Amino acid sequence: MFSTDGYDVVDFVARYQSDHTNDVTPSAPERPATRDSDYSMLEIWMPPGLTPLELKRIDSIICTTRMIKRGDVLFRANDNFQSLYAVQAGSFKTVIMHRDGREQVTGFQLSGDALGLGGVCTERYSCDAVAIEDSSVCIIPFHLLEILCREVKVIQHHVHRMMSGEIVRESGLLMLLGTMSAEERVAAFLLNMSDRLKARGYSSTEFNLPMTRKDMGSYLGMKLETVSRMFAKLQKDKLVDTHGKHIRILDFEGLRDV
Amino acid sequence: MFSTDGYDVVDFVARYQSDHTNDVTPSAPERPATRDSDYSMLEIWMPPGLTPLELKRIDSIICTTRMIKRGDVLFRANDNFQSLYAVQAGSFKTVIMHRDGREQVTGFQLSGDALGLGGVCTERYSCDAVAIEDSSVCIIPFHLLEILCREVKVIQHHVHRMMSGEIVRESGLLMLLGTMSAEERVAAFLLNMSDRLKARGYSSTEFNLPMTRKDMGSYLGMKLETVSRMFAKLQKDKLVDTHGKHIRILDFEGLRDV
DNA sequence: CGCCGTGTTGAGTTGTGTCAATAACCGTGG
DNA sequence: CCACGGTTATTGACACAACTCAACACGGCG
Repeated sequence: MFSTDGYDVVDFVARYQSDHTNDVTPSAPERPATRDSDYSMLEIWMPPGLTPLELKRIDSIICTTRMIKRGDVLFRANDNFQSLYAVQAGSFKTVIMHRDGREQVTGFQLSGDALGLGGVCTERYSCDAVAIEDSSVCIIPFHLLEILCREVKVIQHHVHRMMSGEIVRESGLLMLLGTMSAEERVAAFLLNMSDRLKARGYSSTEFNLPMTRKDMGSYLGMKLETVSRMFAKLQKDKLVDTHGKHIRILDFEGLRDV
Repeated sequence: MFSTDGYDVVDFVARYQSDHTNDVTPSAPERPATRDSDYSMLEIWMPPGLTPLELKRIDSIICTTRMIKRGDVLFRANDNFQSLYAVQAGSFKTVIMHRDGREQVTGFQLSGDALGLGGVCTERYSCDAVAIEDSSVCIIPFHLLEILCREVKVIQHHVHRMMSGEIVRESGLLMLLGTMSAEERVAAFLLNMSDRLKARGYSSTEFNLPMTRKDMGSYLGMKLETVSRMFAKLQKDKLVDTHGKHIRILDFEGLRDV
């Protein structure tokens, strides 16, 4: 449970890149700064095996890239929903706020992950999306994506799988919050981050977490002091080695069995 | 937070029934037993304002109705995903199980709610769906629904909103599990059930909960004894009146402010 | 009627929160 | 480059909400 990355868009990147490396070479060396037409984002967002024509269609709706500095907000809960976003570089957290001010982090999005899926339902974003490091996203106007989905079956199915994947990811989190101890949650979180970073080409054993203890705590349903204590405990048990945000996993099996 | 019913399909029922009462009278009095062609399920599942032709198209893919007895399983996690289900009558719980046997109830589905959305992502259902009373569902083969979505824009958008609504519903639950006390959770749960039952034409102040204390506890991330104690507390504070599964809400404002 | 699943209540335990002091880290500007 | 201030992280002592275990009560059904 919770080890899932939902429907992992990045699987597609890897498969796409190995299968089609030379299909998608840029057609021209110079392009406008806000417009990256070398299909780099398509590889992240779209399924493999698309025809060049389909690729061009998709490319035509991904209009702009946007840079977001650490701490800045991409969208806020209740903002008018127009577009989905795909993280190009950096990372985000999504946060929902209760009327009394309590906050819950509902996810951390790394490169290739989608942002804004909750906005489709009411035409308003359902959470805040905040960059936790300097980041860039590409913007996918949703009404254009819907048109495309009616025309290209594989894209339609891809979008359905992304939304479904988000549902599955969240139910894994429900299990985590509903049934697991603080130590188990932190262990599961580290394994999950390890998997996701590995899928993005980083080391699965040694990495830097982009978020603070407070954000981790909010995500995992505990106070930041408890997160800190659990890291200390895992370290004492020789399962991980931590120095602030830097993590080294020493014993995957041990972590799974916590 | 959590007061949401996600993207409430039932809103459509109400609007549809008031706006189109006479548009959808059955064309023939006699029909096969497993096949309910009087469009009753369409009213639950589909948006209003469809043309008669569109209605007929949808009707043609909703092939069968299935009865499920209390305690019986509609589908299990990891079963092959073929179809979505819409609850026609009765109610269900969805449950995910950790490898060590711990269970988490991730939702309760009442009439009009969808089941199986998490299965799209991996082609396998992501949870068990268990009837908590004698129930019936109608079966929507997903590949046919996808075809229809490519042809009929409003249906496509409706499906997108349902999936997005499920994402939003779950993030509300994350907030509940991550930040709220046992008493707050139970109060929020009662208000949520009240809203949903009201939308289905029942009293919002007095109703029967179909699930056990154990299931409520699992859903709310606490033990059944704690649920029971919280009911006792809310009763002592004159916010509700409970006798087992029968609930009477005495003070909505008070419950919201818990 | 008696049984079994379900719900309630009590007493004692414990995991996590709270509050607080200190340490490490990071970005900024001198 | 280092000094500085603010943010972030660690650690300790204590409190309390929720859990555990256990006894008992209720209620629907055979």
